Amino acid sequence: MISNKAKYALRALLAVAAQPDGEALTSTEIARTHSIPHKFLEQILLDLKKAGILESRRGKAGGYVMLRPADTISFGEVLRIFDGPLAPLPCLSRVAYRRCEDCESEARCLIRRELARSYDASRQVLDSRTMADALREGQDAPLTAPVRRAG
Amino acid sequence: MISNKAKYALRALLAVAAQPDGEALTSTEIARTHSIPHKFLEQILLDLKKAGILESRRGKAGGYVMLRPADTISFGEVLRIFDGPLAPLPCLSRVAYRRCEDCESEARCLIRRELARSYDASRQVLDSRTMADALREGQDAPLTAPVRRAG
DNA sequence: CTAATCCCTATAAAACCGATAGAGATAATG
DNA sequence: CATTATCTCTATCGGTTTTATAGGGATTAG
Repeated sequence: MISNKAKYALRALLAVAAQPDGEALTSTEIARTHSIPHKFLEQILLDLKKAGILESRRGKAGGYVMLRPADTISFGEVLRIFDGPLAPLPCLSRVAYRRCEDCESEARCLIRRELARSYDASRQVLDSRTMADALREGQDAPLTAPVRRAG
Repeated sequence: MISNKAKYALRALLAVAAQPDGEALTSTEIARTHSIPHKFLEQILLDLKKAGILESRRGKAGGYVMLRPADTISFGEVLRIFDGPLAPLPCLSRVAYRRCEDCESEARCLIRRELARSYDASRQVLDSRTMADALREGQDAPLTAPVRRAG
């Protein structure tokens, strides 16, 4: 399960990305429309700014805008910021590799070998699908009927 | 990341499954050969027994043996026992479905839609690969060289 | 009877999660 | 300049989860 924090972050990010042109969106507005605790959201937006994903304008008429285009920000990147490595084992993470202290041989570890298969599969999705992809698909999807993809 | 508990459980389970015939393996022996805290391991083995995966024999010359054959026990099943649902969102779990309290429409939730893709990919691996698969592949793998698959 | 084993429950330190709080910095507006 | 709306930063806090450790009780072989 992903954390609430990560879920809030994705919601907020999609909201900012969906904004027309370079119009800023305030934390208050996001919190209100998406049912996110305001002060908690502020921390999250700050993290997204520190990560170089959002840009902020202070003072009255301030708010948040995208710093990088939405089609360069993957779900995987956002999840890593808030929930840490996506890998099921530390020894499978490329970004945050750590050896399992009690492991004798990574090459012979059966658990590592199997979990690597699963990780490969999910990572390929999470690191390739972007905020822009999600928004685009959201537009031409049915509004009330259950989701149904071509094919 | 999976928990230590789940990792220990998988190690222990693979050890018991690798045992010849119906020979029992004691918790003490597993703890020693796999560097798992003994009393912690006892709790884990008990959970595996309650889950109907292992069978135990008490008293002197006791130990643990498989209750179900190794090719019927998937990695997904074990991970669910110790770490809970594999789904990234409660609303994506089939076994433990829960609605996101603050979600307006599951069908229109962009986060849900994207995470479902990732979850589908990893679940297919975790629920199909069994302890027996892992052991079988472990046998014909190279002993010292890095892992390398055909193709 | 003894020793080895599984079985069960209680306890606890540390980390993590999900916020809440308050004050400071900045900028637009009149 | 004063006001107000916003972002910025740090601290705190209650609850839960994780990762064990501890101590004994039940069972069985020999």
